Amino acid sequence: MSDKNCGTGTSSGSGKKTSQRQQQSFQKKQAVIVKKASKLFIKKGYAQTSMRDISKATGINLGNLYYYINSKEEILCLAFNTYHAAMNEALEQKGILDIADPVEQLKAVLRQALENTYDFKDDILMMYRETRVLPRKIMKATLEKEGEAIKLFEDIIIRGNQSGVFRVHDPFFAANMIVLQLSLYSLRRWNLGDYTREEYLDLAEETILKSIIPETV
Amino acid sequence: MSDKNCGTGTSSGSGKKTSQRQQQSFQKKQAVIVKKASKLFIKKGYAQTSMRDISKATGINLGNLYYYINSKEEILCLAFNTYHAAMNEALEQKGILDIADPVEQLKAVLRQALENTYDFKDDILMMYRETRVLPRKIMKATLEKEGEAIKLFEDIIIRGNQSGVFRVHDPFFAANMIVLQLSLYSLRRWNLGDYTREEYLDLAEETILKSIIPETV
DNA sequence: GCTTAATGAAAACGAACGTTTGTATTATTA
DNA sequence: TAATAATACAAACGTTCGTTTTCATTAAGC
Repeated sequence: MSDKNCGTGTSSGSGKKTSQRQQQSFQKKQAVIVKKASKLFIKKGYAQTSMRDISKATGINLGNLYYYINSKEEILCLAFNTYHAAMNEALEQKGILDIADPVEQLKAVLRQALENTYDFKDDILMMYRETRVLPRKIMKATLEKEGEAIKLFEDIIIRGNQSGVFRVHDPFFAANMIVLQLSLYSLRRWNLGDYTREEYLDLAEETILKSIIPETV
Repeated sequence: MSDKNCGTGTSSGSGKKTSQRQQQSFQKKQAVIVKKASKLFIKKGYAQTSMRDISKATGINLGNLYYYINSKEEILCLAFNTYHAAMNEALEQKGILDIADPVEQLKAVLRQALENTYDFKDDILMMYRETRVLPRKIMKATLEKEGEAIKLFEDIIIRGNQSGVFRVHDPFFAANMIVLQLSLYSLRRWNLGDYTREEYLDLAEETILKSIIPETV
């Protein structure tokens, strides 16, 4: 399941006779590898992180690493799935996608997105930096996921325009801008470190909302 | 001059006895190397671009490349100087830094910055991606240059606040947001390709201004 | 004409890389 | 307990990397 969008084939561990307990422990170990490797990718960059680094960080023997993953690239792919999965799950679970009123929905989506982008700041920065490394196919899939997030905002803005509460010239453009703005903390943490999480969330929410609903704030 | 902030020592070509013509041709060739290498860095990434690639692209023999530059890293450093230099030159030459009225100055700086970020979209994207590769010292210097751009906007907003024409809660935060927004086209070109240059510039200017001067637009 | 700079081609360097292999060890199952 | 599958490990593979070196040639400056 975890390599549905990654890698080229099944890893050695997903043979037929494996019990459920074994599969679980296999996936758990794979997740550990991805998590630890992600931290290294974030700190040093993908190209500057060697499989030997990952071996040391996980405590798993270099050769044995390849029992759990097919390639270094696959680790990056698996790492890329973390963020959007968490975001979509949060939106669904909280029923934010079903809010009818455009203003309320915009505020709810925005708040959730800001919280997620803040908490995944490192992963997002890594995604900005390392997208190019992904194989073409997976890169496209990743950009498409981002495109869905943009479309979500675009649709809300269009609905707000229709009901007369927004007056945004170009909803598509505005949506693109918002999704970029969501990455503020990822891309400017070196300059924004003095704000607390809550300070940042409030300020960002206010700033972004003001460009869509100027009169309300 | 060109390696004032890069590399560790003087290259072979900048010895004492070299004539002015020789120095000029030396620097010209160095600039060609940096330019061609930049294109490769943009297309394939720094780590994925080998010195042999650069040799092929420039037509300069691999060993001979090291006559003009000290290291691969130095090429990246020199490439990083392109953008901010162009921006500062434009601001000075057009006298934008001397505009007294905050609204007029904001508009002028914004327009100039938008034009520059559009024209240097590839270089900026590369900077986002490859900053980490730079040696610590030069990375700091680069972030400081970005910090100056932020401060420029911050000061304008503060002046606008004082004269009562803006009402921005946190000028520092707003300035950071603006400078991020300037990178929209660099970071979202894959989604914004359908806009012409002028369409993009107008839309971006309007969107950014609206968050600072909501009532005017 | 002598010296020095510039250009070119080729080979070599040691280091580091991702990945594979063969073999050992441990756990599970029948 | 014997057989089988899952996991672990060390060593090695072949390649590529940034960089240096060597040698030969042409152009320019005093």
